[in-house]
Amino acid sequence: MTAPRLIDVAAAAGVSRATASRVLAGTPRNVDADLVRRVEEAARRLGYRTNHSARALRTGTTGTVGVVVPSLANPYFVQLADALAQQVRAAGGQLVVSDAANDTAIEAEQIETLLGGRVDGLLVVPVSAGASGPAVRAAAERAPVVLFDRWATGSGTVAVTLDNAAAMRLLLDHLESLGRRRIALVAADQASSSGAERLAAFTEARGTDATTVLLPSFTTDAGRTAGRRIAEQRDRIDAVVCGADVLAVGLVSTLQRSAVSVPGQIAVTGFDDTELLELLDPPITSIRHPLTAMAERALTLLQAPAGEREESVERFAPQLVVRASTDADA
Amino acid sequence: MTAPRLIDVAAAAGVSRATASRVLAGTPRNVDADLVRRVEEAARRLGYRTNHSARALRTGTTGTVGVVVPSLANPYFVQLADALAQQVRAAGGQLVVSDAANDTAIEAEQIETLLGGRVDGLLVVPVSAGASGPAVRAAAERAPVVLFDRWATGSGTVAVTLDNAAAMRLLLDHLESLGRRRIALVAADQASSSGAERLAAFTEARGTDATTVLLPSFTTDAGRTAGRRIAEQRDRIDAVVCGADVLAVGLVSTLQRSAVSVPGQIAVTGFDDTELLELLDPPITSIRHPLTAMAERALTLLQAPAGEREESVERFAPQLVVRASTDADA
DNA sequence: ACTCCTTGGGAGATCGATCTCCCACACTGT
DNA sequence: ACAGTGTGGGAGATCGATCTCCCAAGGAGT
Repeated sequence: MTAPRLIDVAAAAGVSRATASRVLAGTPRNVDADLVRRVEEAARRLGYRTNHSARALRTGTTGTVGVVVPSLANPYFVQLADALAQQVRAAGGQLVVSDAANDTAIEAEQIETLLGGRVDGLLVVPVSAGASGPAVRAAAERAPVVLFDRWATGSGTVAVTLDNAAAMRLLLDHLESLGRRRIALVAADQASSSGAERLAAFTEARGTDATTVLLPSFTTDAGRTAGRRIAEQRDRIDAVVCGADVLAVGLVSTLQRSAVSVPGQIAVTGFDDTELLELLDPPITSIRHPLTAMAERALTLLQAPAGEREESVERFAPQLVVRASTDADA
Repeated sequence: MTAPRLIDVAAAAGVSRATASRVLAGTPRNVDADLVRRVEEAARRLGYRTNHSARALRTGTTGTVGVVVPSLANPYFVQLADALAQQVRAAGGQLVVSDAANDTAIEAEQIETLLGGRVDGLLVVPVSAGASGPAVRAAAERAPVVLFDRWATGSGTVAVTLDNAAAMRLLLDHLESLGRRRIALVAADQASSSGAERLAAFTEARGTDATTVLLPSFTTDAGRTAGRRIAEQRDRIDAVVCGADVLAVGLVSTLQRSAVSVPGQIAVTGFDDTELLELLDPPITSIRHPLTAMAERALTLLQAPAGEREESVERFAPQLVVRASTDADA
């Protein structure tokens, strides 16, 4: 009943532990083809699986990468985690996903837990641009850490993010090219770097007079609240840029309930290009993140020498995905 | 730069490794209060964190529970994983979530990976009632495994699930009490135990003549396909029971696009009570799973002696959540 | 035929924390 | 004062796999 160990496999194959290890761990070393076969045969017959803790202890490496996301309730982060998982798996590793429940205290706790020798490196999508910094810095001093999708000040490490300013310009240019002039912003979570950047880019482009509705959190419920406020001002607005898809979905459904036609009276855009957008009629224009390329880059940085991870921000180019919520003919 | 080890802490505190271990691992053993303080002081000062691999190797336990879900793209499974995570964390452990991408081959691979000494026990929400069996059985022979939310034949272990038949009856009774008589079923994924049970319960209650639309997968896209078919038959149907929320959401939005009023002409119900349901107008009636109680039970079983995990199915009582998609006054 | 390589393979050390003894000391009771 | 009892604390073994030597055998070159 007790699990077979390497020494059992070695005995069954009539070789030493060292040889069995060389075969099974794939150490780059010539081993006689016949012995290789005997060891593999024995391992299979006994149902041997290498003990992960023992290997990790000896090699000092776990083959696991961790990622802490603000909340899996937001489908964007599920999508993000999925992109990372694919890249990690392609490299022969495993990804462990932790949820910070949008709380920097829980986030710090999750980081601590993962760092207890469970992961080789850690990716963090920081909850807050300010408050997440210290925990990330502490982590970065003990293990490779790379920020993903958002940055945090004082983190002491590099961040791989979207170029939010460029994304906002894409959206605004698109709306303006369709003749929309009275554009409002619905955004949330100014504490996050992405929320702040999107707001800043909007304000820079449209001036401080433009209508902005700021909400406490990235939830569809917040989106509905915004929808009510926008509906009240329907005569002074002909387009709404939302800082997140979840907001856009709540907003559109509320606007429609208030008999505001989308895009007829008000065009609406999302941000993040999640599946949610396809739910509604009309489907919603959004910004697609190059998640695969970002994931690849983040993992490369994670394995790079610490010197290449100095505090800085790398920005990836966004892509506009036009759907019927802005352009009925699209 | 190299991480401090227990022996460093012991030296700094002027005690032996054994004593330092007793203090930091909290072994139930009397240690002089003054020494306790000195050890804790030293650990804090050095920034000591116990090496997880070493502890796991020595104790044979990792404090980690794994769960393999069919797909995190379905928000129900995110919710389910979250309920488990809370219970696990409350018990001082950690939950690792793996996504099987709705593929039994990937599922088997994920199970194998997690079982390589990374987890003390494994929860599986099997992709398929038939095809997932062998991989689960193999796992259950090596470590504690409990099925969750769905069962699989030949799994060799216990399953903690919802009483799907009772849930279906709740929905049908509710619809019938509102005067709906021509009730259709929209379901997907008959390969899963929950899909099969829901279909069976529906057929048993409504007979084989009732309209049923079977779809290949639990996705909102499939829900839209169903919506088109139901819309064509709008005159012969006054209610639709969906086998999953994601289906219901796609269905409702398509019905509305086809100018079918909900619940006016057709009442619609979901299944799983995810947040998605709140997105639309009207919000959708659904079935709530007692996830907390189920999670608690599953974790208890995971820690029970193997004898208590013989192949069987435990069913938990569902709860009907009435919303406006069936009863406009609700 | 002899030395020099090359290459396969084994013995033992090692990773870091915990557990199992076992010892030393203090205290009690006679 | 001495055996008996209990309690804090240390030395060394141990978990399982890998890594570092180092040795043996066989082939090549002179």
